[in-house]
Amino acid sequence: MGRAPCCDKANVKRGPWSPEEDAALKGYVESHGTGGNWIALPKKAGLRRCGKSCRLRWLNYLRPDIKHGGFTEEEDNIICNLYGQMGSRWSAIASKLHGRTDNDVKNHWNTKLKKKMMAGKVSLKTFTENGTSTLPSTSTPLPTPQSLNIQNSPFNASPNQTLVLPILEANDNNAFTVNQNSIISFDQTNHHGLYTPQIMHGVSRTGAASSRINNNTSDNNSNSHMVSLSQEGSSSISDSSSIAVNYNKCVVSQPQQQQQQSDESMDMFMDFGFGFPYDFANGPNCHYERVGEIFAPEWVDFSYADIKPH
DNA sequence: AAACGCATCAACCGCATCCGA
DNA sequence: ATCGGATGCGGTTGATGCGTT
Repeated sequence: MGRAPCCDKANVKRGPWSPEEDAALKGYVESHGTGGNWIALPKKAGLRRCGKSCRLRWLNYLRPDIKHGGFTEEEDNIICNLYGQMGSRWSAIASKLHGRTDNDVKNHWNTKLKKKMMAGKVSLKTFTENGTSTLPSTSTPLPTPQSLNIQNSPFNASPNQTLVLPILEANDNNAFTVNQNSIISFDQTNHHGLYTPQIMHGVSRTGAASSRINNNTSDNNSNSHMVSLSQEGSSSISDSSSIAVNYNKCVVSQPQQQQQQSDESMDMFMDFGFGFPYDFANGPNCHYERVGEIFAPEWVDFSYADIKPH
């Protein structure tokens, strides 16, 4: 037995709202409020509509200060930035934009921004290049990240070497964590086929250290990488939400305790939240730069990688 | 002018979460 | 602590309009 319907579907009107219905709902809510009960509201307002439909109509169209269409570039950037940080939490994103509804933001993303992003016309920035973060700081001190030494050229891959990347990751509380085993997204701003990595979501392997850090510290700031996604040849990309990457071509040394884990697969699973999948099964080359006490990926070369839809 | 395809967006659906009894 | 109704939310659908052929 299924869930009881929220209203008698046989006796409620569906489909587009007429101006008369809009006026009735608007007039009732403006003079009486919602009464904290949308289910009972349509009857009181003289409407043959489901309460959920009334709520949606009010929230998305009739309530005051609603803006429709005509998203500004600034709004586009805010949406893209927040999407990069929190994914498809449309109501949370809409709450940061005055007069915009979750439905509007969602539609705008799905019809315009996603395509703009794919075409490389919009950037995702979770951190600015000068190190300031768009996220609030925490007072938790920054633990010393694990030092890494690059022993060989990044292109002299050794299958016995394990990639360990201390990477900043924002959590739900807008605090940061150092995740020792995560990789991020990529930027194609400067080089064809070369991507600047930036951690968005990562999957920690067994035993991965994770600590909260203070994003105001200088080391942390210097670890901040711009995230932007610019993908040429997007015709080979279709909808999905994850990426598999094999990093066994990357060359970075590791501390002893991490060596013991090195028989584990180096495949990492990344959720970019952009809704399209890349299968980098062949593995990228990557280059690291020293940033304070840690090495961070500077760019990753996917130019030869096998990119295909799932 | 008609047919077709695509883009847009309002509205719906069902699940998750909240909250009061 | 549990249950059930109300609400919130994100994914999806379908009507409509517009551009192209």
